[in-house]
Amino acid sequence: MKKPSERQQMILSFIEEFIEEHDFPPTIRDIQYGCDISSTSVVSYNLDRLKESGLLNRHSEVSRGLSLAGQSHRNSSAEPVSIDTVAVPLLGTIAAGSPFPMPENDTWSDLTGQELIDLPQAIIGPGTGIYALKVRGESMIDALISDGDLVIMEQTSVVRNGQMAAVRIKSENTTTLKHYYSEGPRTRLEPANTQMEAMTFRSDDVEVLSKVVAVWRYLG
Amino acid sequence: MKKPSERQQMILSFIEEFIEEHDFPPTIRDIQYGCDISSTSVVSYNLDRLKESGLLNRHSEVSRGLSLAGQSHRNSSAEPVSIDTVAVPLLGTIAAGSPFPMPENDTWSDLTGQELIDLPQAIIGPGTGIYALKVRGESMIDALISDGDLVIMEQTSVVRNGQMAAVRIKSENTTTLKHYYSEGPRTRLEPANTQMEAMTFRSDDVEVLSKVVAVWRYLG
DNA sequence: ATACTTTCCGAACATTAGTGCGGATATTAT
DNA sequence: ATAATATCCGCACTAATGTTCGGAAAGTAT
Repeated sequence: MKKPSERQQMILSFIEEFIEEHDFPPTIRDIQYGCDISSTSVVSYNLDRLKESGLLNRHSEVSRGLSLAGQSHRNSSAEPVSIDTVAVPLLGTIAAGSPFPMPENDTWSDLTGQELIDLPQAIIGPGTGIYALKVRGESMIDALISDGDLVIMEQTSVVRNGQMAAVRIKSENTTTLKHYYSEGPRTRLEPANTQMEAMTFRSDDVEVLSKVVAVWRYLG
Repeated sequence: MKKPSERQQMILSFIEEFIEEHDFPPTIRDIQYGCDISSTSVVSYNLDRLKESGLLNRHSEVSRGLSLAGQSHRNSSAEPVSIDTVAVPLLGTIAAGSPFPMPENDTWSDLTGQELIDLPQAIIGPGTGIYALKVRGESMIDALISDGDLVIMEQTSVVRNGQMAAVRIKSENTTTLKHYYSEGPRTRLEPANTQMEAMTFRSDDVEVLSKVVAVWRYLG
């Protein structure tokens, strides 16, 4: 069995990620565009090679009739170690204009059933009231957070100067993620992106909802 | 949310078994014959009902564009006690103008002694040749990456369109992180920050060093 | 019963998506 | 170089597959 060519490896990983994202396999044309291949026949040709190599199952005349054969090539470079992890509930999404998702104060425990995300204790830190949000849209772009990012939040009403927090401007009824600077009667909110400008508000017009503990952006 | 009808339940379980057996979803006609339904339109109708109930994901005008909504995770019976993690070596820092750090090809093994970072296997994915870099300075600001961020890289020389990668412009001898789009003889490099403008280069002037797998920003 | 909603039927229709083929380019072996 | 093989390219063709629509049946509420 020959080693698959570079293009074939790219196709293979494209299929893998496509399935991961969509839960169904790609079409030949999906692969064509995704891997920047000039013709469907080239894709078909390489799929046949991959099938010969036993790396792929292909059913002819069946749309999306692909599945990965070498299913379990687990971790190859490192030994799996078990470490302490915390299960963080994914509470929802942030999007422009939408109310900011927060854990209900009545029952923090009924989060069971929500989707959970395992994160290593070490990188989360010791905080409590941790939850995660998925970002939708580019509304947080000035906080260097883009569509699809996962934001790890910690519920709190006080933050130190300079920390990034979800703050609500009462008078405008808007919520965004900004760096927070309390300056006596005024509060300055500064985007993470230094190319954007800061704004100041009356301190009693600003309400801190949660602080940002971490941002995770998975691109694959 | 109403309870699905008998026929809808049958369709749902058929889809489940079909995927179990084939690793890809059925067509409307597969369902039609499998559930002994007289018309494709009836299947389509009930699929819409199931989608409304939130039990099924359906993508219109996509063949086999079905997936079960209920199960978010593959493994159904595993206990979430300990998770697999990989130790990722922290190879160095990225800064403006500095040569891009890469693992030495001679000895991948002498990374011992380097600082290691434990990351969950699940969020890293199955890739090999993974390493991490710490960002210094704001040189990557247009890729939505700021000072102190941890960038998880995977060594590769080929990336697909749309992926973020570390690319080197040979003629300028510079290296940056950009979204990569191959367009035949030209290659377009697009910042993650949509407020910045894309640039195009001759394809043979662009060398792909690594692709960005993930970005981790810890703020605490 | 009457009206209203849900579900079903069939059959044509429109896209989507896999295949085939002649010939051009690479790549490798002799 | 020459030949042999592996890949790639467009493009047309066709099978696979989702959609639409008028109308019939079945089920529910008034």
